[in-house]
Amino acid sequence: MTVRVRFAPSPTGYLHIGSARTALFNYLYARHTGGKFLLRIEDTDLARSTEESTRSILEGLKWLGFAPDEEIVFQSNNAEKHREAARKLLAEGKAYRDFTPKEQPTDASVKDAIKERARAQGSEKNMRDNPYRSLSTEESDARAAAGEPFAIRLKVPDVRTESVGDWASPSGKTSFEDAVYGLQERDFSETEDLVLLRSDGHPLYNLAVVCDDIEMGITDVIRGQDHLTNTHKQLLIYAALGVKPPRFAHLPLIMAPNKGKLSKRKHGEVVSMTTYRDAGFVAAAFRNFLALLGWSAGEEKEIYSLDELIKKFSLEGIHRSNAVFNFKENDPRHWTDDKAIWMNAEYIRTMPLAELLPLVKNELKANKLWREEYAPDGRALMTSISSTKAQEFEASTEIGERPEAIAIDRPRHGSHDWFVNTVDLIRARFFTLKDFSSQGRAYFSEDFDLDAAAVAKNLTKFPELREWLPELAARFEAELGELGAQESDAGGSNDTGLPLTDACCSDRFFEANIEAVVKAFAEEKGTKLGVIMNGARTLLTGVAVGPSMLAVFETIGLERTLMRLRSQVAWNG
RNA sequence: GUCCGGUUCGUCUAGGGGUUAGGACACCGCCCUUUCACGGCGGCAACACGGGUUCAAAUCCCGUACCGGAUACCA
Repeated sequence: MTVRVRFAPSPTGYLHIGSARTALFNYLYARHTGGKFLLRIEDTDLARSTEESTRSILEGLKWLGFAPDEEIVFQSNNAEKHREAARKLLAEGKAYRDFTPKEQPTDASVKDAIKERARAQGSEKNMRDNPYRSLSTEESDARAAAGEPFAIRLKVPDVRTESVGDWASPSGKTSFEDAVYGLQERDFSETEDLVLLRSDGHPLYNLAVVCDDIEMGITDVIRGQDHLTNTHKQLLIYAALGVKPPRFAHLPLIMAPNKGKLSKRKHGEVVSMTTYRDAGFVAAAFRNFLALLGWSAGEEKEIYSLDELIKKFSLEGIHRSNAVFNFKENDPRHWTDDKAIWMNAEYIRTMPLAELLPLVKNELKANKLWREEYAPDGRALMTSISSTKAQEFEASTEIGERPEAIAIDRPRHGSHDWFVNTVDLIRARFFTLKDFSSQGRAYFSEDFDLDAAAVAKNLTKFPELREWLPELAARFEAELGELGAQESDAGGSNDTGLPLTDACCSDRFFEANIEAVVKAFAEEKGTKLGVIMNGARTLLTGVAVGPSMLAVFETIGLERTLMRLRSQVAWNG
């Protein structure tokens, strides 16, 4: 039988990290087994469900890349079927009408109130002491006909006083083999006569879930461990309905750093999936992180592509103990789990450029930094001049051996190739996609801020730079400016075989030449190279960190380098 | 209270009778370097506790503690 699993969130908030992982595990299991991954929105609680929330959940799932294989099921659409099922059980004597007036909800936290009451009742509580349980069919019918409101409860067998119904196990307990937690057993006496239908006619969770899972042909239910006791109740409903239950796999929970509950209310944004999307996380990275929270392939490996996850995923690899989602509120450096941040950085600096580029494009677009010239222009979104080649060039040509001022073909500033090279250059120190528009802003715009700390550390500390840097600009202009442009002899191709549409500018403003000029300049001024380099870095990029300055000069380009070196803004603040 | 789970470095985890208890993140140090949050090398750091079983227990059994979940006419 083909596996059919479902992710069934209730739309009472955004998609949070625990649900996201449940969705992931369902998705992986479906793909691993060649089955179907379905989505059902459990919106039977009309008071709490919102459309906004449904939208948010769908958005989160979309971001993570979990598209359902069949149409989305909205549980509320099936209410009539649920009612029918309840009526059927009532007619068969497997359920009964409970005319007890509905309790008014307490003001205090519902959860606490329930806990309190449960504690007060202790172990004395008899789950079968409902007076309406044994009401005669005639009287029950009569009262109902008279318009008296009632809830419908499942008649869980009382093994002490009655023979077990034909729908329930004669052993006096419900039991199932959980794929994660092993054999689970529970005495009937521990399970109350649960309400199937509210007195206002609304079907309740356990009934709705069972009916829908049956209708959707669900073979494996993979859900949070907080449903463990629900499973026993649902088993009873399956039995009453005469349907063979699916297999179950319960997942350990994801806890807050204090090992307490990770709640939307207390922890807010940090548990919301859209937060990560908006914070510049790569979906693949976050998926990878999530997969390792409570699951392991049993090997010393951290980075898994989606295909690898699908291949290696198994329910046996899921843990029984809860995992802590580790983050420090009030610490911007550790605002979310360190490993998630690291994983994201790892993806950003190692993923194929072809996959990263569209993400960077979106980020730049969102910040009005994108220019159409960066687009691939009909060519594959690949580097025609890769950074690797640039490195090879660097490595193979000792500085001393190079001609005084050689010229090489480089992508024209602002072109697609330039964009690719630039992204590849700056991604090494980035953690999120946001960094491309914040720290990396100066590569894409003239309108960028100078980081105050960087200015203090690299500029104001050396007042001479106020004169020197414009002077360096003049030097660049004189030695690497005009001359090269005339020597251009851009050929028809480079050695990737692709037409050299962009790499036309063989001016001489590139690393080896720049280095010679800057070194000579520093020597002449009798200062350390670093003083010049870091001053220039701050003026050129606005920040104190980044790639090799030689590469930065070249990437920023001669024109903008001159402009920025001559800028006095840093000194006027 | 009752029922059900769980417990290996700070965190995610590997290991499930014999291991110097492994990896990753974080943290710290050193190196590289024109800066650095890149990279390289190294360090710190764990089997909850008590009993048993066994030649041998982190690993199996029992108990205790602690943590979590459930206990609703919520999902």
